[in-house]
Amino acid sequence: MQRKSWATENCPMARSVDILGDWGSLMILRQAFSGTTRFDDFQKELDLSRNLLTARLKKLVERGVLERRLINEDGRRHEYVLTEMGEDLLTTVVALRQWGDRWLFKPDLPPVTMVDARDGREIQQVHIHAADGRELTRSGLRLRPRVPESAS
Amino acid sequence: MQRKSWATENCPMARSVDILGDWGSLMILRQAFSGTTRFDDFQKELDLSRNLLTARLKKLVERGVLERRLINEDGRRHEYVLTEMGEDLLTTVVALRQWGDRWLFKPDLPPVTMVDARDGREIQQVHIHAADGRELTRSGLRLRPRVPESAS
DNA sequence: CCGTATCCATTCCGATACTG
DNA sequence: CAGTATCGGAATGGATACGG
Repeated sequence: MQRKSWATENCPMARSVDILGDWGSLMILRQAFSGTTRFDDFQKELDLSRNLLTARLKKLVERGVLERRLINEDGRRHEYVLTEMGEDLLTTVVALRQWGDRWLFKPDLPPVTMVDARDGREIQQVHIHAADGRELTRSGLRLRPRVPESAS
Repeated sequence: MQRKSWATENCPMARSVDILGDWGSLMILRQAFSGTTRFDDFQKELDLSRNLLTARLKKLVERGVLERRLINEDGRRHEYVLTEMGEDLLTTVVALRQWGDRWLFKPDLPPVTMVDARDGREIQQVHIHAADGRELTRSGLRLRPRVPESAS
């Protein structure tokens, strides 16, 4: 166990990173979101060793992000599909993608854009919203502990 | 070089993960967003080895996410502050946090909530928006290559 | 098509000790 | 306070070969 105890401690970020922080996991998710479901397809598209892919898929299934389903009764075909929990990672994946687009490809153009399926226009940035719908930036955010130490 | 070539290839996700995917990097970012700037503060709050912290901070500075600044002229005090590029990771960090809250702490309560600084109410989920402001889910998204193979 | 098993070089990372 | 240097055990991950 290299990773420190806080890996699974009382922090949502830490727990999330513990699941997705493995090298390759997010790539698998990206592929899953673009429709890949089969082991060999993941393997070819991502060009990672079968070993690693096995481990990553297993972990993602164990943690509930992907579901492994049997396709063919007589065959041994399986497919890996996003669970509801997995689908819910869309905002994270898109946010990361967008950040990469903006800062890592500047001034290049990213190879792929994400568009609205309805009108074909590029999607806007992922935003954080207040309860009243107002858009928030960092200064508009505040952390509040669940259990105040004094009487805050 | 363990990581495959696609680490720095033509994919924004891959490039992003290459910067943030190191174990601990996102934790450092989280701390940075909550106001930590000093080496020893990071070290105590995250409880990771000075070695690792040095490496992570260096990498984040090199990649342009953090900036290292001298505080005191005669002393050797430094501070690490988020660059604009780093600040722009807020949505990603929040999205990841929220996902952890929703799926990894259920039915527990997360230890900390994020609230609107103005009215103290909890923030809403991070959303993806279309050009017309409409909220999008996975089915409403489509990937479009920059270089169409045929004539799209 | 979908993995598993074994091997082995490389890397990671905490512990510890040491500088300015 | 803010690192750097060195060490050693543990984990990583690709290559390869094998099985259902």
